[in-house]
Amino acid sequence: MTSTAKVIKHAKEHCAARGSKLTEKRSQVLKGLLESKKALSAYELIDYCREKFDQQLPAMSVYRILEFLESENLVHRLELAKKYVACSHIACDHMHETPQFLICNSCNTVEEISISNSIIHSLRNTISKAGFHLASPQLEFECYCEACGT
Amino acid sequence: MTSTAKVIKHAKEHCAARGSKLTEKRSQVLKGLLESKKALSAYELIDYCREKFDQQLPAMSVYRILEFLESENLVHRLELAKKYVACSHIACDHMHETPQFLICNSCNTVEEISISNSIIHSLRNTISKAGFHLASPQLEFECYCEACGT
DNA sequence: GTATATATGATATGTTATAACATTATTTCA
DNA sequence: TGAAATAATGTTATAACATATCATATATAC
Repeated sequence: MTSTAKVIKHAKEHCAARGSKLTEKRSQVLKGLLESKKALSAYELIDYCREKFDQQLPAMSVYRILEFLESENLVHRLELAKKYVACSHIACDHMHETPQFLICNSCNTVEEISISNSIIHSLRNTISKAGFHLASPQLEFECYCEACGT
Repeated sequence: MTSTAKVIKHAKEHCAARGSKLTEKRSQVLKGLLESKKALSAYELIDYCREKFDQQLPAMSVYRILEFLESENLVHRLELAKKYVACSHIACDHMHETPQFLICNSCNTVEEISISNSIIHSLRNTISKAGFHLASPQLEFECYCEACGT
């Protein structure tokens, strides 16, 4: 059983436990994200499903499916890159913290990291001094990865 | 002389000193950003110029003008919100640090803040441990302002 | 096995952004 | 001054990301 297949199986159980279903198309979209190992846009996922599964998904469906996968915590939406990534903890059983993302500007590789509480805390303090508060604890940083350099 | 007019005058001198020109249309776009006191999209600026100056600017021109204003450090482009704001330091003479932005998700009010070096430094460290480095020192945070609450 | 709910399809349109090429305005300097 | 060069703006087309609305198909409950 491939690693992707294992994750899909796990995700299916996860959904079942929550009373929802990982349908064929939903799992195809999820596979696209798992196998690409980088952030993909909705339209890139359409291409993926067409090429890989000979399945012509309308944009609307892909957006709905992504919304579903996000609501199940299987996928994260990257606001900054306008792309989507599989949660790197799907296969873990432990509940994971709010993720932070490093997104390579050049190749869209995404690294899901965890920033120490003390940094997050100081950041929150600074922000609240200005009269604002973070909309989401999920932070995203535009970066370059090692391979892409500057 | 209104506060906006003062800033425009200052911006004009700033451009002159650098060998560029703040033309009529460029200053209209800048005025839009100064007067709205919040982040505006290129298309919102088109509307602003149409209503305020009875000037029908094509999208392409506005994008070019924004690019120009950004190259003169008069305007910042917010990647996250896909909007633009006037630099809050146009009128200052001092060189300012790299800005960080707090953007209200609801009303698009923008606060330009400065995050302490120690926080930035720890953040950079965390990021570089993951094999990435920040594409730009300009950080943007999706927030809610006091008025908008959650 | 019909009713209900869930999932997906189809069509249209909105929003942000850029490419490529054309035209107009301004500056330069022989 | 006036032709050449440069800078600014206009025009058109199109790409990429996203959502609203209404229609249809599929699964599930009772």
